[in-house]
Amino acid sequence: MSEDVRWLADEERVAWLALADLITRLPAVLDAQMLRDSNITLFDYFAVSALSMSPGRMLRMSELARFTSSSLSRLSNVVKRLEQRGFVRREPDPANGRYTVAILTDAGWDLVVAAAPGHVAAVRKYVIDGLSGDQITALRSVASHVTERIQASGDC
Amino acid sequence: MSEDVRWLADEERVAWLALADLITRLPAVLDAQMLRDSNITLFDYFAVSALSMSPGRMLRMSELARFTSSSLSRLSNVVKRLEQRGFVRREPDPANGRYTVAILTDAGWDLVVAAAPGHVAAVRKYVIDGLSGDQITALRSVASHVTERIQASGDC
DNA sequence: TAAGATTGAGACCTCAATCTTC
DNA sequence: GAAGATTGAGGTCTCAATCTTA
Repeated sequence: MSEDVRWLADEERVAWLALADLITRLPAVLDAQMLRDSNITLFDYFAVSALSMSPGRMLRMSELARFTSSSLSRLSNVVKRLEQRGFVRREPDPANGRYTVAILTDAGWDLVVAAAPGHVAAVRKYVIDGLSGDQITALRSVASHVTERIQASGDC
Repeated sequence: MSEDVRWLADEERVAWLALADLITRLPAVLDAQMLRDSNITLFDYFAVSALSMSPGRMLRMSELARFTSSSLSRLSNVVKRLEQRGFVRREPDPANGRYTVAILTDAGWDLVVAAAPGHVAAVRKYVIDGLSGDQITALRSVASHVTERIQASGDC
């Protein structure tokens, strides 16, 4: 409870408030689009999309958890629901029974193919198409710096 | 289901992936810090913080919902819990009985005062202190553009 | 009737505890 | 024992329905 807090300077505070607004609203609108148009959450989409781009359209649960920056517990619940809906199936890894492999079904592939255009359009609409080339470069740089600092902190 | 989708170019895709990673992980680490150190969620903090900066340390529920970019339904649940814990109280607006005014209590004020330094330190650690002055300027610009496009879309 | 606010049901997430395989 | 994965309980969010006041 020390008094020597380094408060944010004006430019810093304005930038942070803008980012705080972004991180509360951007996920909400992208999630709403996905839910409305494809009846899956944005997180579901990230998961099946990651599977669709993997060799054999499959990943170990623990790998998929890293790709989606989620806990194994959350992912397990999500994949269970996706499996109940026929988009994914799970099998023990033949190479090592401790692992579970999540495999995208044909229906899951069709889901990704159907959902991708709307998702990309939303990303363009809310983010990309409003930015100059320089701003896109700056965005990549800033976002990477932030995620690297989160990574480095170990507070994953 | 038209085929004329404008997919993302390489630079655009990389920038978007970095931002997607940020919006999934930054809220998580900031929320974890607040929960660990002050036993409230990040959203709770945004709410009591907004009250603390308002004239009379009070706001109508509908105004507080706009400040926090939340639904009135969510806010109602959050404020109910904050009220049960003694940080906020609610009264009908004397000027117009349709409104409910959320008022920060002394305990709520103390909560904000105690929680603020840790929150600012986390924002510095994960975001601000890793960026140059130019990057902070670019961040403000990019984030503002995105939130303005969300606002303009009406898909709040 | 409409705006502001609340409530209830169902889905989801988090955390801790548990199970399984190596 | 340790890593990967799942489960159960408790808390939270969303959506729709409801209540209240103007």
